Parts: sequence; C-alpha cells; structure tokens
Amino acid sequence: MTSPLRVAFAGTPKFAATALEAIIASGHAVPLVLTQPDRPAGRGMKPTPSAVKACALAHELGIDQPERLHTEAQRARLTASRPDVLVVAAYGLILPPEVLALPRLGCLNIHASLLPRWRGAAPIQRAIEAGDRETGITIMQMDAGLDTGPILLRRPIAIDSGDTAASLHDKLARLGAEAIVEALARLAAGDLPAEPQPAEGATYARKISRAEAGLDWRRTGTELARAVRAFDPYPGAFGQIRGTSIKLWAAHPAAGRGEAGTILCADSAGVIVACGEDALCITELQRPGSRRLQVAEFLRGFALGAGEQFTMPDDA
RNA sequence: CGCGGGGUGGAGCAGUCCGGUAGCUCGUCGGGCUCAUAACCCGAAGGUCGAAGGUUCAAAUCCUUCCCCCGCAA
Repeated sequence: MTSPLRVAFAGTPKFAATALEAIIASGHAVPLVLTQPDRPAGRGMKPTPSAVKACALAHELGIDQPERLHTEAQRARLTASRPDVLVVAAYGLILPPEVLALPRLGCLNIHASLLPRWRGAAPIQRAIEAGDRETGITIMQMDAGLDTGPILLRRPIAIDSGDTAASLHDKLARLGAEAIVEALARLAAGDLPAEPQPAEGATYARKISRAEAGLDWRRTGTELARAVRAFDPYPGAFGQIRGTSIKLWAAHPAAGRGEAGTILCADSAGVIVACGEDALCITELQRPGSRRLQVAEFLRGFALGAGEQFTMPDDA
C-alpha cells in the first residue's frame, strides 16, 4: 500500500460492517467508528448493538454513537480523531456540512446502486422490484444532496433472476467492500478522479414500507414475482386468505387466467394464483407463528384448494 | 417487564377451551397391480405429546417454572 490513511468510518448494518472489516484488513488506521445508538430490537425489544458496533468492538476500535451530528459537542470525538477521510455506508444519519468539510479528503459513500439510478434508502430492493438486470456499487464523494455527489468508482454486477434482496445484498456488500478498499488506495495515491453525476437517469429508491408488501393481485404476475424477491427477507411479501395472512417467500410468473387473487391450482409444484395479468406460482410460504415452508409441506398443514381467493390486504 | 403465535412418530399439522387407550396428510419399509411411474391397492415400523415439578383415580389436555422456534414491532 502507498501510505495508510486515517479512515474514520460511519455505518450501521451488516452491509456497512462488511466494508469496515475490509478497510481494517487493508491496513488503514481506523481511529473512530460512528454508528447508530443501540436500538431496541429483536424479541423483548432489548437495546441491541449494530453490526458495525460489534465489528468495532471486536477490533477494539474507538466507537461513538451520537444521536445526531448537529452540534459541536456531538462531533467532538470525530473532530478529535483527525481523519483524512470519512467513509460512510448505510449510516442512517444526515451528515451536516460541518461534517462533510471536516476530513481533509472529504467523505466517501458506499452506495448500493449504479448512481444516479436509485439514490436513497432502498436501492437494492428497488432495483429488483423494477426488474433491473444490472445494478452495482458506486463510491462517491458526498455532498449536501441525497446521494448526489461526484462519482469516484463504479462496479456493476448482474441481477440474477433468482436473486432476492437478501442474496443481492450479500453480493453487493462484498463488492462494496472491495470497491472502497480500491478507492481508498487510489485516494491515498492521489489517483481518484471525480466525475459529476449525470442528470439523466436519476431515480429515487424510497424506503420500503410494510404496507406495500401486501400484494395487490390486480398487478401482473411478473411484477408480483419481483416484489416477492425484493421484499425477501424484509418485510416479506404477503397475501390475505381465510382471514389470516400468509407470507410468500418464493414465486415465479406462470401462465394462467382468472379473477385476480383466485387460486387456480395448488399442489406440490406450487400454488398458482391468478393475477391482473398472467399468474403467480408460489413455491415457498409461511403462516403466522410458523417457519418458511416449501409448498408441499405447507399444503399438508394448510390445504389450499383451487377456487379459494386471496383478498386484498387492508392497507393500514 | 413491549405485544402475540408455536414446540405432538422422519416432514407438515389436528387434538388442548369441556382431562379418560394418540389421529390426519406425506415420507420410510414390505407386498401387490402395471410395459412403466413421483400413480393406484394392501400391510408394517416408527411418538418419554419441548423439559422439570405440581393437581388428579387418570394429564398432550389444568397449574407453576424453565428451554427452544416464529410473527409483530425496529
């Protein structure tokens, strides 16, 4: 390596932790790790440290968990750590201009899409939902806008027809880790040109809400199959039948026709449901209190039959 | 004390409210039928009903404690 940098890191979930591991392994000094305060999570709602915090603890790095970064007191530890650069990945806090200007080399963001497409909170899910064939990682220089800064590095990756948000997340986390390590090396060497984002092709990946995971059977089978993949593992696409909600974990488009939501056929090959256009063949599902089950096993305990009807979720 | 569901032969479930010889679908094994089969017919094996304690003549079922899994919520 040319010359190690002082790399402060800000991130929260596993996607960010993967990058942090790689940065540590690449030999840079990491004087401080910022992550969200421990949040109530899991059964029992106990305050739980983030994946990034767990990683930082394991490597005995300095940790700070400010609620926000708007006051000087909140930024004190970051300032004192005198970073050359701040790497930000899924941190979950807005960085005020004072923070963006603080490191000598600015703030770098690892974003899980090929910017300017899918700026915002849920780029992985939105790419799958939209049926994109390709996505990737963008390393960019952060500015005041939301994922609008100049592009430093882009790494594309194919979206497989079997990819779920979970599988694509893992691929992108690895790719993001490689990309940030390369970007830091080139930054240290002074060989990392920045290019403004094109105005053309910008889209916004708004946060996934629980309500949209309730499937509207009037949509097409293709769209619904994508939604199932995009919402796996969170929040899980679901349908409503016999007064209970059933989560759908695997499905593909199929041929078929009927009133939207009607089950056309249910056997060990799948539950085929008529959609607004074509049909959806469901192959893995889960009922409340139970686990994900392959369709054959699911049907043994919950015998769905042709003619039954999935109703629209009552959007809360 | 955040709310809720569940642990029953190898798999998925019913039975639990109103205690009284453990049941269904599938799988497994054996046999039959068939050119043949994941199909069909006949038969069999396989369960300390999550754990411990309590109540009772009798507990999968009622009471107490504990362990594990899942959903909501983030």
